[in-house]
Amino acid sequence: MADETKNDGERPRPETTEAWIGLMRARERVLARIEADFKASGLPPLGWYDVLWELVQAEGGRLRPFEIEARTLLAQYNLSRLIDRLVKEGLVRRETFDADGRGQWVVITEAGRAMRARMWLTYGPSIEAHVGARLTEAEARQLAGLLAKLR
Amino acid sequence: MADETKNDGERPRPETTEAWIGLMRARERVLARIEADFKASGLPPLGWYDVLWELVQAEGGRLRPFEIEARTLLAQYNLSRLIDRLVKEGLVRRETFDADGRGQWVVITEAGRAMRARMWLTYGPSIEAHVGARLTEAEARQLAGLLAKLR
DNA sequence: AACAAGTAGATGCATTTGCATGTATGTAGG
DNA sequence: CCTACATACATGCAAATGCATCTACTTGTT
Repeated sequence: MADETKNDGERPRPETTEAWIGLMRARERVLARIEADFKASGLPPLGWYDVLWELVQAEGGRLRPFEIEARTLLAQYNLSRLIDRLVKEGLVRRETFDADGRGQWVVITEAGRAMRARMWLTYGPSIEAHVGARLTEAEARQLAGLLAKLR
Repeated sequence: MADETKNDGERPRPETTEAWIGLMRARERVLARIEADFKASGLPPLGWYDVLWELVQAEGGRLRPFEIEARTLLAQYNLSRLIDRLVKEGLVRRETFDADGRGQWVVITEAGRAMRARMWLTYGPSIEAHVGARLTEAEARQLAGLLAKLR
């Protein structure tokens, strides 16, 4: 059943444009605030969190780079070098992946787990302060639902 | 009157976190698609559009850098160099601002106006395709409204 | 086996960003 | 007027990003 209020045409409707602009601006603003909190706490870049988190979630605390890539939407070449930085900081280590000579494991270290936990101490409250405090529970749920449609 | 469903506490509620993650991911995905369209059309970076648009909107087709900064959320040093690039491409020009020796005008050129229009030919349909087509009119309006709360 | 094509990941190079700081001008207080 | 501080914008340098390409390994075909 076609939804008559959708639009497959070429020119965007005003609501659509506003939603898009709003999306860009909102993420920009909130991100700036969260990053400010991170810097104030002397933490590494926010982007590190996502990788560490995916690794913590993963069974055995390890993932293949291409799996991290899919989960985080990072570009392959960016991830490759981000892993370099994480390795240099001792937060993850690379291990050989025997079943495929092209592959490797990225394994989170204890220091990595500790760092993720430490980052969450800032990140969590920051999310709450800059997002949660501005939305009711229902609104947050609704927002998440609408955003999910854009993937 | 306090809204009991809001949360000033430290730990983010799950809905809040989902909304934030969703915000990051959605903008990432949609942006990637739009930028792909831009590249396919041989257009300059998307970020240029915002500056050109603000200038078109502005009276006399000109603004002070700090005004552009406020409207676009660009960092001062980034804007300074973005203007350099636009000047080099002949899309804007700098003019002296007599009332304040520290200031300057950034004026859009005819080529700049033409480029903005040309970019919109891709940008508009791209927004519609990647945002509009996924939301009903009511949803888009709702989304815009919720995002507005995050500023 | 031999080879074409695909996939995982790394890397050289140019561009862009972030950060700190610099320069010039303006403004307010004594 | 002089000094102190604020504002507007630029810039040197290091780090991150995008892009194209490279290497190494794997898989499917003949």
